[in-house]
Amino acid sequence: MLSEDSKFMRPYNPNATEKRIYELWEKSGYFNPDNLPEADKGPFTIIMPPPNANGRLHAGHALFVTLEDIMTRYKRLRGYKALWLPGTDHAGFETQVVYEKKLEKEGRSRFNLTREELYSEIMKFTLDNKANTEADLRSLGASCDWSREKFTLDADIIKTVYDTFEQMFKDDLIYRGKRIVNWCTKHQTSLSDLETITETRTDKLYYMKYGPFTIATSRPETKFGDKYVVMHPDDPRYAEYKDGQEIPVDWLEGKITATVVKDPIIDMEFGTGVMTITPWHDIADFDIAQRHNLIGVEVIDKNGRLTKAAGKYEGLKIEEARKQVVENLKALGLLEKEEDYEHNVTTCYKCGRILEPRIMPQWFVKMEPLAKQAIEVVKKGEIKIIPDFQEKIYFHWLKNIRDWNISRQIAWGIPIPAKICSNSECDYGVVDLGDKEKGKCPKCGGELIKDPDTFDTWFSSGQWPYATLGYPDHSDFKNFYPTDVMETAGDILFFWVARMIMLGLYRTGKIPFHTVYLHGMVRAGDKQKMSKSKGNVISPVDIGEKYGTDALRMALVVGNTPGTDMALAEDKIKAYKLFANKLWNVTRFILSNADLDKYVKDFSADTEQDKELSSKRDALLKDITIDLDNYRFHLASERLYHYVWDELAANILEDSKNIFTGADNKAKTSRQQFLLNTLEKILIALHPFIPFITEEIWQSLEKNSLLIVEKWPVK
RNA sequence: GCACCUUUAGCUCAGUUGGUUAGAGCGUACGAUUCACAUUCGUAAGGCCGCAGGUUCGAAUCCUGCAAGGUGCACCA
Repeated sequence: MLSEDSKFMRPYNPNATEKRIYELWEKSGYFNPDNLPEADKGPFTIIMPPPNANGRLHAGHALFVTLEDIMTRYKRLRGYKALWLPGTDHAGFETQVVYEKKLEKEGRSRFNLTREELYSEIMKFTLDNKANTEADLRSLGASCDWSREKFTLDADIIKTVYDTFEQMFKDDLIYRGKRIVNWCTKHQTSLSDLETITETRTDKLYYMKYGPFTIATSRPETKFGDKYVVMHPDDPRYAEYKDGQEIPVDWLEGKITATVVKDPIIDMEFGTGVMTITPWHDIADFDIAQRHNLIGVEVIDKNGRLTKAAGKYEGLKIEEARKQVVENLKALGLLEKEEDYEHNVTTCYKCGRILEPRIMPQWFVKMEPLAKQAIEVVKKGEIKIIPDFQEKIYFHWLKNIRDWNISRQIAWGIPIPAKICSNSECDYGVVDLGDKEKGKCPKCGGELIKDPDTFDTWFSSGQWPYATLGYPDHSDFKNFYPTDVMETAGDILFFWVARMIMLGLYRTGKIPFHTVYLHGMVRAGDKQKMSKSKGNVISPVDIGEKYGTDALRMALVVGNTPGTDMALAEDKIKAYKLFANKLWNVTRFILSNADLDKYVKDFSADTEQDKELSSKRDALLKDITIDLDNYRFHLASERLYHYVWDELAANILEDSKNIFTGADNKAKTSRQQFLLNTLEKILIALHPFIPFITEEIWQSLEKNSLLIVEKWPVK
């Protein structure tokens, strides 16, 4: 029944198997839904969140690959035209930061390179990594359609992004405005509100004499351009001062004139109830200045040094300037007191430096009208977010959304197709796809120049679902859009998912997907964040080689509920390697005791006992199907695990030994058929989770078919 | 400050709409094993299901409050 040289006489060897099996699938063409002729249940589409092509895949990637592959394989087995469209992301700022670190290590600096040189170096770097990413995806078993693979810098993607930009400009949803933005002095670019981290710090609060007032500030070094004192209109302490009144003040640089501004935003309880404002360098102050049409002065430049406005402090770095200013205030008798206080500072999410807010003309997306629609579709249930508590977070963010700065002053990205005024004080800008806009700025008469900036990478990836499918004319767009599931990390709900919904609705008039499945973070076994410096990183490719990719996939999915972080310990992976081993030996036992040549496909049990076992098994398969339809992968996988181990191996096989050594031939035949039948059905059900070993076993059962396109055992 | 999440065995977590004695993996202890198993099998110990109320015939599950840990958002100088 099973010859001595059968592969089942040796332990399962994933390394010798996986690559061969993947090639078998890829050669079959079944990753491409166009080659699934018998699929009669319509399309099922997942657009892959494109990994950043700036390094190897990490454990988090392995999780998304596993989940999306499970969904795709399941739907394929169920008879859908399953499309999983892969891609990679140039990842603008992210990649530029990675590359700058690399340059630093080599003792070079991006500021010694021209933009063009930098761009082409990063392009080479990205393309190399893109090839690595593709190889890693294959090794994880991703059954995605490589013939439709996209890169965020493909010409057709850029074309779509440009068309959207132009359309939004025409529709007054994109404008160029001189507004305060988050500026990173290290990376020399502005950042969106999402690309910042607020940190609580304890700093000094300085109380200073300012004419008849005492003002409190944590940033005395910015108090140069300020010629305004702001107080609450209802504050009785300052009732004698009228809005707009001019008051002489002795200050650092001598006598100045300050203007009184009354604004209800002022908290009468804080400090002295009076403050000066720095519209150029503080977001709150900027808002006040806008309301009252006040003029702001730039005090800190792009490199974080004081400007000419600071007089003798010009050129000093912020920290040093603060020290000197405080000393001089003391000397002049203007410093009343200082005290510790806790406040929040906004830092760059990449380098942790304090971001210096500054006013710059940039391109902004008007978010309110887009956000409204995006809230609506989720409220109405047209888009369902799993887990559902994430919907609350989604609503909360969208309700309080601010306009989105999409200009980045970095080389690596999609150039913004626009002409702007060369005068940095002027905020004129016009979209210009065909290089038609020439001559003078209609606003100030300055020269029109090409905008040197690039798009925030999320502006392009926010269009990923319809851009990858060839909106508006390609047949793929017509066949596969709206897509079905967007499976991605919970922490990019705002960065990406919300923007895809907004931009998808705007551009196509339809939702981009009907289900959002958000997974949590993969942490190290001790719950710590995985990081290179801690040395606790589990590399999916390495671990796959050690224990088998199937074991890794199982470890990632069992017990891992959506939206919750998981701890991935090596022991857990090891446990599922043993599971693969168990399945292998179950097969070995069955094939040693039942003759494959006598197997009848549509077998029905002949003994009461086997009938009962069959119905128990079928009930399990039914449950699994319901779990899968409801995205409960953690339960489906665990149920299968226990069926194979505790029911099939521990009970049924043990019991079969008695039957096979006994004299009841009818029972023997029935059991043999039952076992072969069960093995086949369980292999199909397990295939989405552990595709390699199941296909490898299948190849020994069914010579002329591929498990990947078998028929799901439940109707 | 506002919002959200988490709290169940030594560790990491399940527990699908409330329904018998609360489960898994790993770990621990003891035993067995030339039997499909680069092992496996058996047995055992271990839980006021964060705390306090409430709803219910019945609560780990629903409601209220509290506590601890975590995350997100926010213009208090």
